[in-house]
Amino acid sequence: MSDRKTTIAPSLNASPLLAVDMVIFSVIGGTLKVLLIRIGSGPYDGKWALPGGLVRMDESLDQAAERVLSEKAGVDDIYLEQLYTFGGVDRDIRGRSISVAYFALVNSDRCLPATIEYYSDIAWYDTARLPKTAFDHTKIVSAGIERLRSKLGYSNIAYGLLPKEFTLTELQTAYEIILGHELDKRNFRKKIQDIGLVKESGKVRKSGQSRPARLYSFTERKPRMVDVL
Amino acid sequence: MSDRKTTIAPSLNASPLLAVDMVIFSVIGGTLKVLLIRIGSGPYDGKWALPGGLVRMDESLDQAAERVLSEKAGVDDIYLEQLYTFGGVDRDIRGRSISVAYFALVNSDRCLPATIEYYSDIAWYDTARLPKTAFDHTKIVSAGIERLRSKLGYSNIAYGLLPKEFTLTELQTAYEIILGHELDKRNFRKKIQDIGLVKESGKVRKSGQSRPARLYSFTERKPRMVDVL
DNA sequence: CCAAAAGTGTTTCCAATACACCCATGC
DNA sequence: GCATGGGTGTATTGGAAACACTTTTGG
Repeated sequence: MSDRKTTIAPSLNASPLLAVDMVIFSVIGGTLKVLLIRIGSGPYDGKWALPGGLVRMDESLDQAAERVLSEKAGVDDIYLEQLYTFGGVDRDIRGRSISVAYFALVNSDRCLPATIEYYSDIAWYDTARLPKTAFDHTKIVSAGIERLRSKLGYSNIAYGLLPKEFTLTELQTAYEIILGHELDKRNFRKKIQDIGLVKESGKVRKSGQSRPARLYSFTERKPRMVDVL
Repeated sequence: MSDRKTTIAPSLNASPLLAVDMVIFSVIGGTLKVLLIRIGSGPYDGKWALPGGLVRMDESLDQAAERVLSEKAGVDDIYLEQLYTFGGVDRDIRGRSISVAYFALVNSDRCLPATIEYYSDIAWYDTARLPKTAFDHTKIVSAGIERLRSKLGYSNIAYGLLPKEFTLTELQTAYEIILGHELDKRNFRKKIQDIGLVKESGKVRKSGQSRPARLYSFTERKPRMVDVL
């Protein structure tokens, strides 16, 4: 979907166009952000949309998602999972199309500043203040937020949002921002450590005029089901 | 997918074929069963597959799912939700195709005996002993079972599997069959009633030489999130 | 009175919650 | 010595789990 250039010319035994759209989240500056691109032509000119693209005949859906992620957002090797498939008849006024939405998480570290500067029309938007989007992309983002919130509670996917090393306060803050409410510091740290989600790196980080914080890393950087909250 | 007759003739700006496939579950005779149809021609002749069909240009995915459910399985107005979209390159040797899998539940009551007799090549299969299936349908069924198991625990979708009125033992048995392990009778009944999942109908059912069982019905027959287990 | 399935309460235990103070550092 | 954020332990509570006997009916 989004800013593809292809025109739609249905053949006789027509099949809807098939696209992947990426909902890429990151926690930046104290809010949950999603990456949007501005469409540069056509009936949706000027509207914002999720990075997306048509699925090619020789690539799987997952491969298409990875390619689009790389081409449009400039990131590789990040957390990625299929979210939901949107197939309403009127979602694109240019013609029938289906969008397989994917859900991705990016480290607050490398939050693609390079890419952001290269395209003038790509930006991180606070999920609480989205601009007018093309298609049904606002709905897709909502589905992504819902998935993110619920998966935080029973999986270790938070590793996708944090850099290799981080403080427990940073981890807790990420949880709070996404869930939208505060958590008890002592209970949070106890639980996180009890279930072995993270391990100490041995290092510390000094930050201004306060006690240095211990740095941790995730014990496992592969998707895993765990009772976190 | 499955037994569609269409031949595949890719046009220039080709898009993969788009189908919906239905994973229809029912609890029958003490096991969890899934509805399969035998393919009658082509390279998959004789193999079993999920009921499915191509998505038309003028219907949404959900509408396509309902239509296929009605046409191929002869059921309407049953529990239905999107499951996952399968888009591997080699899933159909006849050509590129994408399948949006849907998940449906049928009352053990009206488990479509009419339909079953009309087509000689449609049957309920025990999910523990599936035949060789065409495409990646075995994988799709597995995804369905996983979804069913997890949703039983935090939603009221069990209403989709039971008739209007049922005994608590029947409800518990359905849970046990799907989960694959036994549950404690007292705890189960306590929980089910505490959370208000069911209400008494006032009637009882006599069954042989034992005490009659009270009949219950679901308080709500719409999908709802509840902590059941 | 026997067989067969329905129905019912209490105790135990663990995990979630609530809660307040000391620690290390920079200025 | 004070301001800043880091770090820790305990008591309470509520829900999950374990567990065995009585009731109603038909034959």
